[in-house]
Amino acid sequence: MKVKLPDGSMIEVKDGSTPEQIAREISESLAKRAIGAVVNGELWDLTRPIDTEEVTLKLVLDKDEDAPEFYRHTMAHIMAQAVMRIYGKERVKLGIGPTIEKGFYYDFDIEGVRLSEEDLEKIEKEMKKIIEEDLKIERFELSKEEALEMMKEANQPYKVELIEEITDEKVSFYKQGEFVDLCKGPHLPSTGRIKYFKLLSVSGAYWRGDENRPMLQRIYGTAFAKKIDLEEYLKFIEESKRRDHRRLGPQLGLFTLHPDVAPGLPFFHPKGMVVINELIEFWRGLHREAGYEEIMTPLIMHERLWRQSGHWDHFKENMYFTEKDEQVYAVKPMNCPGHIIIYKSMPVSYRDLPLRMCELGRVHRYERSGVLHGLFRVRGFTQDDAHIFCTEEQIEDEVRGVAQLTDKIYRTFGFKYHVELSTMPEDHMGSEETWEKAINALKRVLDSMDIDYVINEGEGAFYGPKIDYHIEDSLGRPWQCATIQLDFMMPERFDLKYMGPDNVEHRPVMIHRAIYGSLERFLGILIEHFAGAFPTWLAPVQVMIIPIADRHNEYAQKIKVKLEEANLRVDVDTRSHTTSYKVREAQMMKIPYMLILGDREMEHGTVALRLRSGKDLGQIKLDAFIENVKKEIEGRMLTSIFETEE
RNA sequence: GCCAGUGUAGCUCAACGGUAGAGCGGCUGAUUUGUAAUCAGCAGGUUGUGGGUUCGAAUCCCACCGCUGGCUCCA
Repeated sequence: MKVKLPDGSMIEVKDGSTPEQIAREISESLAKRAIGAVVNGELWDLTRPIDTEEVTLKLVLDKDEDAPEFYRHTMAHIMAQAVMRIYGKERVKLGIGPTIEKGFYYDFDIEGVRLSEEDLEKIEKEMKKIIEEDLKIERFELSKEEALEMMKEANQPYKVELIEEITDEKVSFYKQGEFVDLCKGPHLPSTGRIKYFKLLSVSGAYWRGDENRPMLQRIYGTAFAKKIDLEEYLKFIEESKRRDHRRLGPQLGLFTLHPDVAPGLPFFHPKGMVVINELIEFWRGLHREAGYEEIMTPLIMHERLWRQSGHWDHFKENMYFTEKDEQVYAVKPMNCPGHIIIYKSMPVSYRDLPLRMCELGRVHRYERSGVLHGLFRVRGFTQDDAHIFCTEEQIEDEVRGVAQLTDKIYRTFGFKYHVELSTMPEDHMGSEETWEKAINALKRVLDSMDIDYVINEGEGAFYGPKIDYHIEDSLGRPWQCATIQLDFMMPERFDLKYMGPDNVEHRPVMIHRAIYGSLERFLGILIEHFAGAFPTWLAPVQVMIIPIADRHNEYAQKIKVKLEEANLRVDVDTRSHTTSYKVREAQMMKIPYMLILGDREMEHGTVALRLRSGKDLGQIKLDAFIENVKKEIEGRMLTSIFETEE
């Protein structure tokens, strides 16, 4: 057989060779280092014979992109084997054990056993043993009937169910020592080829994600080829915990949660409101510039509006209701119907379009208690919502405008982002032609702006295609925030019209869009993104004045007044504590600037500047300080202006 | 909602069948301090709620409530 290698060269090997044998043809060391292969684009075990005449082959080494698929898959099997050894083959029924983005998991049904985190240690120990045993991993195939029989024999009902659903004639199995599992692979050649792993958590998970099926016990773990990568990942988990907004938020005096009186509804404290108001001010300025007009619509509106909008049929489960005068009112879960009411309350000419209405709309949606999570998943939140009513021809320009606005906003926070475009779903409204046109318009916008995007085929809303923005925070975690959705349905349902130049009524198109998404959630993301150390323009307290002794308090007050006149947010710490103590407190509150005032400063009429980073810049003139900080704030700079100066 | 874990002072945690404790924070006083914790004293709790077992329950059992992780990633 002929084998084409990644460098383009061809070699001839015996028919039915394995990747390992082929590798040996090239070099012995390569054969030793390889952990798997990609054969004609398919992940392939190192020891699995290739039965095609002509193949392209790429060997997979530790550091390759495809490597985790091999060693994490194997790790899942090692874990399953360990669990079976510990709890007994008869009691353990296996679910599935796939690899996931940063690791792997396996679902088990263990008769009479409830796993807890403490059991993980025990399982890890057994896994280490299995790795030491360096068991050979062998692949074999059975016919469906044979496979079914074997799994029935082994009393593995979940596997039986899986096999029944497989359409192929043959089913593959992997065997390592006494452990055999239905699996499509790929796997390492032996259990000794991967060492660095850690089991992370146990949790419940429904069989096949269906809440009507039995709940299995899932163990999550992770594995890496290199020790340092594992350590780094564990550090990442630690760092994520350290930045958790649910801890930082109350600590920094931003917000608190009170699930006993208002589950899923955060309380914002003065400092939190400062940040939110800065976000709003920034947002308002940009929207005014971009030709939006701000509106405000009621929080509760009559049932009949929601019936007309379709929410009654499609969203009722998530809505809150209230009744008075024998009339049912709904707390709004979305802002669009309110905006439509405003649109309909006036005659609209084509000259008025595009009409851009924005609202910081407070919406409420019932979420199941189990999914609530800090500020990320709440029951009441403020959307930076807007609806653009325009003609079909204007769609492209309007979407471009939103994309530019989004870019400007995300850039300010230092977020990288990627974009996804969702196209027509099976169940949709409107003609395919209209969809086609709309999707092409969206594509043209993204292309013209040089924005890369992935297409989610058939993932659009039933009323129109959409663009979703996923931002990436400082730890590389993705968050879906902005969304731009074209809507052909609502204008139809509400019979929206505008008068065209031809003196005939036409139907406008609606664009729903939000950029922060929700202010609450965005604040949560920012807290974690900055680890609570907001850039100065957002910082609740921008400057902390620290007089060294009581005799400096008066001078401190004078400085404070000057800073306030310059519109800075300032606090003075006049408590009877040591300077170190007060510095420490300011540091823990992540206040960008500390001005330390003692005899020397009073004498020279200066301030001693300490940065949040710990840098002590010594005495500087107050005016110079104010001027620079103001420049930093106006520019909404991400790092301190004093950090950049040498 | 479901599964598992968990709930002790404002916060972080100890006590694990025999009188509920520490550090931080708070308050009071002393100290007047030069860049991440000065010292002393005081206050603070129906151990999430309700029931049960027991001579005795924070501790064991049951129910409820809250919180945390997960319930999308398909052999």
